[in-house]
Amino acid sequence: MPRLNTDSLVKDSSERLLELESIDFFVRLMGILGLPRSVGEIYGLLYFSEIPLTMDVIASRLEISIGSASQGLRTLKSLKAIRSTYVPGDRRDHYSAETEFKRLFSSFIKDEIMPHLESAKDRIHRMEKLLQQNKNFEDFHQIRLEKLKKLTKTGSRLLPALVGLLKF
Amino acid sequence: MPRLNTDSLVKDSSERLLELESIDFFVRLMGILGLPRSVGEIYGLLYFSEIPLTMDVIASRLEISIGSASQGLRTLKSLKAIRSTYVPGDRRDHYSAETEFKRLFSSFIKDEIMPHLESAKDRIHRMEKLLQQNKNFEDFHQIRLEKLKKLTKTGSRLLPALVGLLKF
DNA sequence: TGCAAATTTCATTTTTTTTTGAAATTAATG
DNA sequence: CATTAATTTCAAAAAAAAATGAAATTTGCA
Repeated sequence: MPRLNTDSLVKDSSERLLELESIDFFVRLMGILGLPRSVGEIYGLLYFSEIPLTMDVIASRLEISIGSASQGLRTLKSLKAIRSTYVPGDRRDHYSAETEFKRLFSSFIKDEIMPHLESAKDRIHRMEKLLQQNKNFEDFHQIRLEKLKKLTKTGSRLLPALVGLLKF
Repeated sequence: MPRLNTDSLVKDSSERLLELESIDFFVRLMGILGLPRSVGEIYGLLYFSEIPLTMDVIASRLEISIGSASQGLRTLKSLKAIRSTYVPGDRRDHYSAETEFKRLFSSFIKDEIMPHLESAKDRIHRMEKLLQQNKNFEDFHQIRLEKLKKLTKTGSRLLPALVGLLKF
């Protein structure tokens, strides 16, 4: 939890409070998605920032290391949750939050969930082979495997469709 | 006195392979849900077991401690992912997998996600108050807060509805 | 091109999470 | 009841995940 720094002393306190609530909000949200605290902190900070922020500003405002900041920004970029803006006369990258949550969830599902479903398909193939080439198996095994199959199939259909339903 | 586990020595190797694939499958699935490896192992073992298993058998088959087994079974019970069956003449509990995945996901959403959405509501209330009682805020802040509101509202409607769509 | 600022990398440290296993508790049975 | 098996609890250990920060690399520009 970031302590106050000089910056925030200058900043109006209720704006600071809003920022802290935002950070906390997204730390928890990213937590549900299994993403580290620093990722939530960065996104939460950017979400209520009117101007794009540079990595060094982000790191010092949140009091996290530049390594964490770099890694967190990378993650957020890959999720398309932030965007970097060109600012003339400054060679640093300036980041701002992509507020279309739909995009964030969509990338998350594509990058973090779908690969698992893909490998599950392979696994189920292997399991089917085992069942075919061996006479020892009962209906029991067949039925359970069918259920696994249905689960992965439903998953691979439902999750991408879900994204379509979102309209944030 | 833990009973000798002759079972797995006797067991046909392709049945064992199936079991291992199942365990691996559920370790990964539970991993996505943020649940510890032991929980996935236990469920994966039970999923392809024709007979209900006792805690000591589970622990020795998986080579995990009884503490882990106890804790993992507790988690699975609370998710309604397993069920314990009465077996006459044996005072131990016998556990079997609840194969209705729908129930598992439903409990997961209810227990792990919805509480977060509830607390998000409170947070948004606090944020609205901040915005109301302070004239410094721009439309910018108002708009962002609206988006957060929509996000949590959509979440609290969509997630429970989602469970209804499942028919595993 | 050469320099310095910005960024990334990654070995190490810190923090968090999970597992272990022995002690405490609970529950069944003779 | 008293005994003992079954289960839970929880402090400590182990493992896994995340953060740090200095060195290496990349990048823009003079």
